[in-house]
Amino acid sequence: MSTIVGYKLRRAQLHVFQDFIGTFSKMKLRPAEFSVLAIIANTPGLKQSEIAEMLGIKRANFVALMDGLEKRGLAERRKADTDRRSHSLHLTAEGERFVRKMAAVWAEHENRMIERLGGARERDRLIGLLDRLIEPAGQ
Amino acid sequence: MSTIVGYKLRRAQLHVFQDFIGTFSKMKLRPAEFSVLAIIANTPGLKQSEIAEMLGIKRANFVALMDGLEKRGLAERRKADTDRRSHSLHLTAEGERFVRKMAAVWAEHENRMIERLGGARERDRLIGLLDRLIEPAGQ
DNA sequence: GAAAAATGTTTTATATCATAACATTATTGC
DNA sequence: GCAATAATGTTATGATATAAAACATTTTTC
Repeated sequence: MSTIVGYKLRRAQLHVFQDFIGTFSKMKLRPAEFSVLAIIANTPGLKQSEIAEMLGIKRANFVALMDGLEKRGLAERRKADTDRRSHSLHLTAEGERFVRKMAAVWAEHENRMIERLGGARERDRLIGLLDRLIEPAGQ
Repeated sequence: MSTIVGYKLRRAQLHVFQDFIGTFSKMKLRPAEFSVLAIIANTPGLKQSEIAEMLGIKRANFVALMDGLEKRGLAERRKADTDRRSHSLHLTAEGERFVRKMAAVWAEHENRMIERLGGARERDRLIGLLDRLIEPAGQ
């Protein structure tokens, strides 16, 4: 029905997000917060606007999200001394522990998705096809 | 990055929807409205709540959407005499013409997506994989 | 016929997303 | 060096999407 590719994409995405949200409800973590923590853990020191742009979040809307992570003691803003306008983002010690737990819980979710797809090969094929749709704006 | 399957799905879906929205901006038609018109055209006479449920729209939110289509003279509510609580939905004559135009414009969009994917075979493979993710709630 | 359920509707709350304006700091052009 | 411009984070605001609760009307159930 409907836009076929577009419609199926939307339905599948909603299903997967629903599973994701359910999986992380116990950790009180939403998808956007998950992504931000994952990026900070992977490449600490990035500026707010850099991370916001990576994720397609407007920097205005990033402020409240980061406020939340800071208030929970998971991440922190540090004044970058090379550019005192910007804040470089880092995990706290508690944030590091949280991210390790997060990765374990995430694997749970991802394995469920792979199982639904029928295996890792199918997952890879799906990722490949999705990349072709995204491609115009880079990987 | 991020949830891999979930994150890529979301990005791809946003890209495709962006193209869809751009394609239909000239017709002042949003994805949800498109889907509703497509369903009414395909199976006229369904009740509001039936169509709403098909599309995963809460029937409360369906009201304003249908109001808009009615105000534009594209679709109409008819009192079903078998059940006078419900409204069965139909296209107007203008709605029929509009849907024909809509289908042509949609093909434009869909062909662009198929081209990005690398052909109809890849499109079919993608649909097949997405169906596996949706499966739990039926096709 | 009374109790319960279905249907459409209104109202309200919440979350998401985009835009504009602003203060502070860096950069650029002269 | 200084003025104009741009970048960064922030606040405020509006638009849109989504969900939930309450209600009137009608149908179904027992």
